[in-house]
Amino acid sequence: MGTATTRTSSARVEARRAQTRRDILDSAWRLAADSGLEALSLREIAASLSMQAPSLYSYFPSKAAILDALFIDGYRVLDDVLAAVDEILRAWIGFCQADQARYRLLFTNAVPGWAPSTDAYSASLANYQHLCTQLAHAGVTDPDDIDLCTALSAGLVAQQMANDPDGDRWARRIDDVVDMYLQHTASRARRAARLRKGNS
Amino acid sequence: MGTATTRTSSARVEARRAQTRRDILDSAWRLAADSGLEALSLREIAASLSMQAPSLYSYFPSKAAILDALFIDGYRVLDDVLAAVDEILRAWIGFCQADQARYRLLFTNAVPGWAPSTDAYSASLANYQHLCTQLAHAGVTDPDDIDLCTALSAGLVAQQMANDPDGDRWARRIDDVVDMYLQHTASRARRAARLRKGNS
DNA sequence: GTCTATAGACGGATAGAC
DNA sequence: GTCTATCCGTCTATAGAC
Repeated sequence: MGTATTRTSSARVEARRAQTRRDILDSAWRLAADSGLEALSLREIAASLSMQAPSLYSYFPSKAAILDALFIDGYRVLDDVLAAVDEILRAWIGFCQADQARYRLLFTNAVPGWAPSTDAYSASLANYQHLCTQLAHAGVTDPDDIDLCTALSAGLVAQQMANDPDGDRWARRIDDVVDMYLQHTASRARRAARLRKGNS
Repeated sequence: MGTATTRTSSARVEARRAQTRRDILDSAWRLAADSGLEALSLREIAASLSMQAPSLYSYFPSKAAILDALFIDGYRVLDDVLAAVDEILRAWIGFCQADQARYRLLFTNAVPGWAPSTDAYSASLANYQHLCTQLAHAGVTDPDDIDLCTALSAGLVAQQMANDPDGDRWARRIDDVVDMYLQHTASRARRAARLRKGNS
């Protein structure tokens, strides 16, 4: 029937439109990364796709709408990354709070005259490796940044366990801390990239 | 002598020029804080001083020169603040590393069955108050931000003492951590200010 | 030193032909 | 849908009168 044909055709057209919208956003991300967000102009976006600026208005009603779409894009990725790192920290603090004795054995030098054997210590190293893998997924690979993460985690846990063992005075700030940490590592990575670019 | 008069006069003129330059920069800071750095325009700066835009060219050769002067301004303040907070953290880690036993007594629950008396504990509270005062000088007053600071410090010290007691693997990252921390608290403060403004 | 007037570039957005 | 042509705004910066 004609109706069916029309429906199929409009679905195809719709998919094509969606793809072009995606292309516009991808180009915009690339241009913003290259030349800065301020330099992002409709003419530039259009040119990078071999289009003319007014044609973009077939896909987005305004430049603000494009920026809105980019904004939503960005938060989708951020949410994923934050969830992953948050999860580790939250799980860790929960683990510590669940059993004070266990916490003290594993993470503080609480037993006089005792230190873990090489074998025992390797268990904690495996845990450390696991953390490194998770951090790599969040884009953190610099050894200095990993040290910073362990310090941050250790600090949160220590303060929580020492001053508010059954509450959440520090634990409730995990989101905030992860946000701070990732923002910092990302800006360090950007600085490093700029230096590499400048020296080449 | 005429020479002396001329010299005095030109010194006075020079002082007047310097003051106007200062006024321009102060107005620029205020406008940038109010309306955003991107919205900073020569017309706006001039208007805020009841001048016309071209007159600014008598004091600065270009807009870039004004931004340069602001940049230098900003770093002078930043350096002062960083030095103050850095100093505390650095001194604290040095204090801990100087005497392992003292560190363990003061900052870890290292002695089984013992906890400080109320009197003894008040000594540590005084130290905490001192930290709060110093943080206030750096613009940090939010209780949550203070908790974050103690967690950061405790984490750095704990990692340093546990894993590299005689080295500086974590201590050498103090600058970086203070930078991260102050940037984070400042951006939280900005967000809060924006909310207050939006709701009023 | 300060002004008016304006050059010259670039931005977003719209009209209308095809 | 895509184009050309164009409007209108804002910006930095300069020329030249006073």
